[in-house]
Amino acid sequence: MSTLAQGKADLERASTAQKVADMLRERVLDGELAPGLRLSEEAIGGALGVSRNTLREAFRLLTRDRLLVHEHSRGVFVRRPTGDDVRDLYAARRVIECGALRLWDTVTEAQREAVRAPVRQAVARAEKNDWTKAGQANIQFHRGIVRLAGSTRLSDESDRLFAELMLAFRVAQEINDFYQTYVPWNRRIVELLNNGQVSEAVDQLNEYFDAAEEDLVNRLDAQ
Amino acid sequence: MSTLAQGKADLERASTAQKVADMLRERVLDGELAPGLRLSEEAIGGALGVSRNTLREAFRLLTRDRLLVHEHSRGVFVRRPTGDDVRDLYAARRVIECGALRLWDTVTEAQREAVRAPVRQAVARAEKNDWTKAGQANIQFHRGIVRLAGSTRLSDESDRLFAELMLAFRVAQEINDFYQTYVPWNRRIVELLNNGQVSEAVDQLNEYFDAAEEDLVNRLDAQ
DNA sequence: GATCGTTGGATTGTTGAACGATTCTACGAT
DNA sequence: ATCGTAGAATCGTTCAACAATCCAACGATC
Repeated sequence: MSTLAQGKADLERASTAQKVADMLRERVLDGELAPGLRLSEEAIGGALGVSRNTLREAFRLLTRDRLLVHEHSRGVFVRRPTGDDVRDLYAARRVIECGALRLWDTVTEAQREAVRAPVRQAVARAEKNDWTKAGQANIQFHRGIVRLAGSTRLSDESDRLFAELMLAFRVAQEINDFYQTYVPWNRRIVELLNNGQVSEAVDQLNEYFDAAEEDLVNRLDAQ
Repeated sequence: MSTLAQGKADLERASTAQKVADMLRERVLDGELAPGLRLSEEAIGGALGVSRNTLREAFRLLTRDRLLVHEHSRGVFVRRPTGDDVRDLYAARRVIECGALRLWDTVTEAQREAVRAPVRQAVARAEKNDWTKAGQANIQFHRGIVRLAGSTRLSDESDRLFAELMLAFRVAQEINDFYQTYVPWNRRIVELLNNGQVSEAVDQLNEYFDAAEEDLVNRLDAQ
C-alpha cells in the first residue's frame, strides 16, 4: 500500500511551471531573491530556459501564495511585507491556531504528538545553537496545531500564511535570535496541554502571538 | 475622497484573464456549467474569443478558488464536491467562524452591525419566499462573522470556502429549502449576542455547523 | 467472451515570435 | 527645479507550431 502511494506520488509529476515555481519559491524564502526585487520575465525565463508563457504561469502560482505581488503592466515583485501585513497575518493566526488548539481534547493521539514532537526537537536544536533547524521545528509546531482542526484546506492556507511570515522575518532580520526568546514559550504551552489545562494553553498561545506580533511590527516599521 | 477611490477602482482595470475568470465563475456558481463537466480549452476559448494562453490563465485563477480542478494533460473540470470535501470545509468553518465570533466583545460596533444586518435581511426575504436572496443574506451573515477577526487574508480565504460550499449545495440540490431551516437558527445566535451571551452563541453556531454538515453530507452521499 | 496490446485522433503542454499597450527613463523646454 | 515629451524597455495578448499525453476504437490472444 505504501509502495502504491509512492508510485502515485511519482505519477503526479509536476508541470514545468510547477517546477519553476518551486525553484523560485526556495530562492525567495532563503533570501536569494530579496523582497522588493522585480522579476523580469525575459531575464528569468532566459536564465531558466523556459518560455515567457510558462514562466508567467509559475509567477501566478507564487502570486497565489502571496510570495510575489503582481502589478499590471509593471511586472511581478518579491513581496515586501509591511507592518500592516504582519498584523493581518497574526489576526488570522490567532483565530486559526487558537481555535484549533481548543480541539485538543477531541483529537487523536497522533495529532497531539505532532504538536509535542516539534517542540522537543526545537529545544534540542536550540541547545546546539542551530537556530535554522530550531526555526523549522517551530514552524512544524504551529503546523501541528493547525492540523488539529482536521481540514486540509485550512492547513494548506496556513502553510501560505507561514511562508509569507517567513518573508517578514527576513525583512526584519530576525531569523536567528527570534526563536531564542520563544522556544521556552512553546515548551510551556505543551506542558499546560499535557496537564489538561487546554484553556490556559490557549491563553499562552494568544500572549505569544501578542508578543511576536509587536516585536515583528516594531522591527518592520523601524526600517 | 470617494471620487478618488472611484478613480482608483477604474485604474485597477481587470486583465482579460481576470474578466474571463469572473464570467466563468458566475457560470459555475449558477449551475450553467455543471459539476464534473470538462472545460475544453479550444471550445471555450473559441466561444469567448480569447486565446488558449489567456484562457489557461483564467483556469488557473479558478483552480486557485477550488471551483475548477486541474488534471495533468487531461484538462480542467468543474469541481464536483464530495462528502469528504464538505467535512473538510466545515472543519475549517468551525475553527474560523467560531474563533472569530469569540471576539464579539472586542470589535467595533460597525463590525457587529455587519453581522446583525444580514440576518434581518434574511428574515425579511424568507417571509417573501425569496430564497435566493435569503441565501445571499445568509452568506453575508457568515462573511460578517469572519470579518470580526479583522484579517483580509482570512476573509478572502473564507470567501473561497463559501464559493466552494455553494457548489456543494448545488450538487445536493439544496438551494431553496435549505435556508428555511436555518434562518431561525441565525436569528437565535444574534439574539444571544445582543444579550451578551457570546459563549452560548458560539455553542449555537457550532451546533448549526453540525446539523448543516450532516444534512449536506447525507444528501451528497445519497447520490 | 473478456482481457490485453496497438493504432490513430484529439487535447493538452510548451515554445517562439509578433505586435499593440503601458510604463519607465532621459533629455530638453519653460 | 519642474514639467512635458520622445524613445526604449517591458508587459499583455494573440497566433501558429510541435511534442507529449490521453482516449476510444479496433483486433488479437487466450
